[in-house]
Amino acid sequence: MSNATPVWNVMLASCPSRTSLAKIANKWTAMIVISLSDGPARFGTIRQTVEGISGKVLAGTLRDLERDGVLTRTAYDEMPPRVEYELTALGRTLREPLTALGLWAEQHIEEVLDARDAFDRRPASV
Amino acid sequence: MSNATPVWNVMLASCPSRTSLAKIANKWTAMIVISLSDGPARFGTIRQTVEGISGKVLAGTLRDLERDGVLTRTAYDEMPPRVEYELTALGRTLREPLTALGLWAEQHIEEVLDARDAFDRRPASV
DNA sequence: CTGCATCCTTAATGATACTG
DNA sequence: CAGTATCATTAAGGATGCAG
Repeated sequence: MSNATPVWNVMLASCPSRTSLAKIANKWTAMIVISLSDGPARFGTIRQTVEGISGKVLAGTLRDLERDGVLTRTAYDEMPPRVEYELTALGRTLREPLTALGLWAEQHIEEVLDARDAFDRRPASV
Repeated sequence: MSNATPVWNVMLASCPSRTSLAKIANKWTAMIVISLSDGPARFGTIRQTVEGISGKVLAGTLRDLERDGVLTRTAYDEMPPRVEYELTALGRTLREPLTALGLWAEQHIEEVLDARDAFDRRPASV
């Protein structure tokens, strides 16, 4: 037969799964998914939670994630506008690994800072 | 006393843990850590495994990861040179979440492609 | 409030050449 | 082989203004 499942492999430069990995292995995506872990949230709320993200980047990232089926966008026809974002079933499968990365960064930052310090302190070449 | 543990929070723009998250939530870091999951590997081997990565980017990313204590670099004084990279205990704690991201990309790429297709197919605004 | 469009700045990546 | 240095290119990000 010729309808075998393609072998997706992120290590292959041209494999679509690599592009997909590039999108989820990203700081903004991680923080946005984490911020939606507790339930749906509005654009402005996410923007406040993910401190420092610009409106342009947030809008673009949310759009990409919506396009990839990671979250849904619900716009209510009100004035002023209200838009809510919510993780899909697919997006919820990203919570665990991405939350783990966020926790890793927080829980191991002191080790990292120490390692960085030791690295910068060592002689250039003896 | 004033030696309380600081409250690290990746959501804060100026928190060092955010910079740390930015480094690990990155496609190159993910692929490199995955490629080192089975044990130490040489520069050239990693470069072959992570197809498409340039020597410059690989060298730079490896250096950053070494500096942060995620992996060790061992240069053997031979000719031609031989250098081996290996995950540290700290780096091994990254295997699980980063491998999970790689697997997610491969296992859900069809769902993602379908979602993308549906998104692009929908009417612009009615 | 949301979010797109535009312009501008900076960071990331690529290609190539070269050295221990 | 494993880098580093340089140059050229591209992508990401930030600031602002405006529209629905």
